[in-house]
Amino acid sequence: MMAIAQTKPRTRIQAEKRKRILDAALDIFSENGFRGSTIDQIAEAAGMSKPNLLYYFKSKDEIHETLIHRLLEIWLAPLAEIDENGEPLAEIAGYIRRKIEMSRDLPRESRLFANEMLHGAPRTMGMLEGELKSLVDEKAGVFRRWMQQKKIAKCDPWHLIFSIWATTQHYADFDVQVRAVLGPERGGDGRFYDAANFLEAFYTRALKP
Amino acid sequence: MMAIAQTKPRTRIQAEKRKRILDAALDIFSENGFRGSTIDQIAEAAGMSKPNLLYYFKSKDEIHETLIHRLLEIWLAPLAEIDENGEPLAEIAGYIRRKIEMSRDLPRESRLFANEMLHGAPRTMGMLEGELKSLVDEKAGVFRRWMQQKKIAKCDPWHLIFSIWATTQHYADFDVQVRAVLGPERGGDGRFYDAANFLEAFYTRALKP
DNA sequence: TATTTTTTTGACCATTTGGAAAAACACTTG
DNA sequence: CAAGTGTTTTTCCAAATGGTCAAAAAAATA
Repeated sequence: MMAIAQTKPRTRIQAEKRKRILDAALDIFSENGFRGSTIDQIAEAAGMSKPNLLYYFKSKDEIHETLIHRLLEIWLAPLAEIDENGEPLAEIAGYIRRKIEMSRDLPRESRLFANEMLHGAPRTMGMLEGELKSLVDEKAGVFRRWMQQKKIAKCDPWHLIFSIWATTQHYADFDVQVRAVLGPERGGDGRFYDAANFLEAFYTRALKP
Repeated sequence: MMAIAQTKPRTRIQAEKRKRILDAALDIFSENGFRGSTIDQIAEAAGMSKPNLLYYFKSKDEIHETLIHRLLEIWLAPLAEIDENGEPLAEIAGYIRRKIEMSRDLPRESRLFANEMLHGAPRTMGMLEGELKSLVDEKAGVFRRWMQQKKIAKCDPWHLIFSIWATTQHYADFDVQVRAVLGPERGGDGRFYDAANFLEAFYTRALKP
């Protein structure tokens, strides 16, 4: 009788429908931005009526919030995997590869994140200054020690990380531009493969001690 | 008696007000996206009433379109300046510097552009596949010849250009994230200077023949 | 100063949109 | 089957928003 809202799903139908809604919302939000998306669009994409959707999430904001929260976990994972005891250049190449794969396989998530940052991260600020900063500081420390041990060339570790984020996410966030510039032949599915090759070679050259 | 709309400004007042409107609109659009911005917001930021604003631009779309058109010219300029007869590494370093300066001095323009790309470039497609692609192809040719002449290291010229776009624009588009991660001390005004230094050194190392 | 042209305002409107309420329906379980 | 619980639909609403229009006010011009 009462709305379900943000409580944990209790029934099979709740789990299913909430999932379908979130998936549809990811489509719509990542394509049109938060204000550019309507509940009706999301509901239609999820194959249900608006009031029905609002039975599972009590507001547009709540859908978005849920999406953003999940996103942040996905976002942090690849960086966390960098292993101080691994071979430095291989660790960095692996990180780049994982990030390019994310651009290829999760472009909607990437764009949702980009949108959030672009508009000042109103719902993400806390986490940026908290978990994200901590993790980046930690990994920057790893890079710095690698540099001191002459395992990789010396440079600013924070900006190094920024550059990896930027170059890899570019292929999801600016996908239209990339495809337009590469043209029909080179802009096909192979573009991620080409990008990964370019970036791996490029970073290897730049960071070789 | 008639609305002014897209005709060229005829009076002093028209030139002034249109300018004020475009400046305000750049603020609002770059911060909230197209659908996230209202004519009222823009009008208020421009210090006039909504109907008054609509006397100078006949619709929200027209303001946006005007802004986007100007943007594209600004956007192409720095790349066009790369000179095939210059010293390759210095030319590339100069391009990076100009792009970083744009992120520092024209962040609103950068974000407006990013927003447009993120949402599929509905109003820019033609120009991406036309002018932009042509210019990039041309400069990719320059890079390729430099590589053949062993003046810079061999790599994919298109992806090289993408990487420069990505790394430099990142400091405008993801400004919140950059500042949050760098923290209060390192995230101050010096961040663009640090970024420029990092990128210049990085690209020089990677491209040194 | 009188007249014409440009600019500004105030009132208004149609549509879209986020969301509420309650009745109708479906499913499970005693 | 009856009764409760969970789900869906129908109807509705208030606020926000893009945009219009005619009249008033200001400028420019004769």
